[in-house]
Amino acid sequence: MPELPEVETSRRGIRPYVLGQTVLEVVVRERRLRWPVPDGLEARLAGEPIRRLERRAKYLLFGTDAGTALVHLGMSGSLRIIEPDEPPGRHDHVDIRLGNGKALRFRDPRRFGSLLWAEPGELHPLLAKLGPEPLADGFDGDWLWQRARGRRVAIKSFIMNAEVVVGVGNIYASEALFEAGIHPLRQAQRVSRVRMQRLATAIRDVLNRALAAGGTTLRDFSGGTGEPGYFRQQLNVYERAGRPCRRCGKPVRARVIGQRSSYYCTSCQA
DNA sequence: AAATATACCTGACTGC
DNA sequence: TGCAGTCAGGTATATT
Repeated sequence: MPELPEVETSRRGIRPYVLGQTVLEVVVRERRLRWPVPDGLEARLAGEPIRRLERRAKYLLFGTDAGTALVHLGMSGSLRIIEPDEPPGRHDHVDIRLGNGKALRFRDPRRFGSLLWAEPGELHPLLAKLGPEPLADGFDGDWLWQRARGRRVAIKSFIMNAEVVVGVGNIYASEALFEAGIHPLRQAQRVSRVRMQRLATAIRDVLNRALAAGGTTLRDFSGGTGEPGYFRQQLNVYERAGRPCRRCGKPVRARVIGQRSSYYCTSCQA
């Protein structure tokens, strides 16, 4: 499922085909995504050169002079560069035909993704309250520690909260906590400053390593030109319930925290 | 204010 | 083999 490394991998994969290209046509076959695709988006985007392709949290931002198209992949979404005559499958909801003869195709079987629009100079409401990028300046253990004052939520739920830090989804939350040696159920306010620093470092390290591997392919993720991500082989706890901890050998434990499946080692994480 | 539940959706899997 | 039921997951929003 697309978390930050997968979204960034998609961005890097499609960037050479998309940047600077003029949008010839936008075809929306299914408007019922997480939110309805706004009426008129096709007309706004058509004819515009794509001047920027950026990522904020797990949103991809296609910047034009007429405004910005926002794409979120939800949990089953993917973007691919295709030949425009490739017949669309059942879940291929949007095609963006480009001046170079290619097309960008958005597929999303579960339709938790979205395609939205922001006017020039407008910060889309969905981006307004987002916390810092974990791989940029402004994110560190002190930030986490400050934000955790008075918070009794499980530390795992806390770092998955996009107002605290963006891009940390279910897989990397478990992995980062394992790496930092912190029990996922520990109350956020009870994680010491020093351990928050370890956690911030672990989050950055895990995301960077996943990025280097092209993301994690659990089921069907691919990075824009079709190749899967290889980080799955490096997962220490995620989806490894009952199998030996790679560090101490004790069976990895699974349980639900905040309605999300969670994995950890009871002896390496306290 | 914080914590928890709910909604959206369908492919993949489980159990009968 | 088929079918019904369950689960997964990102995240905004409603409810407690």
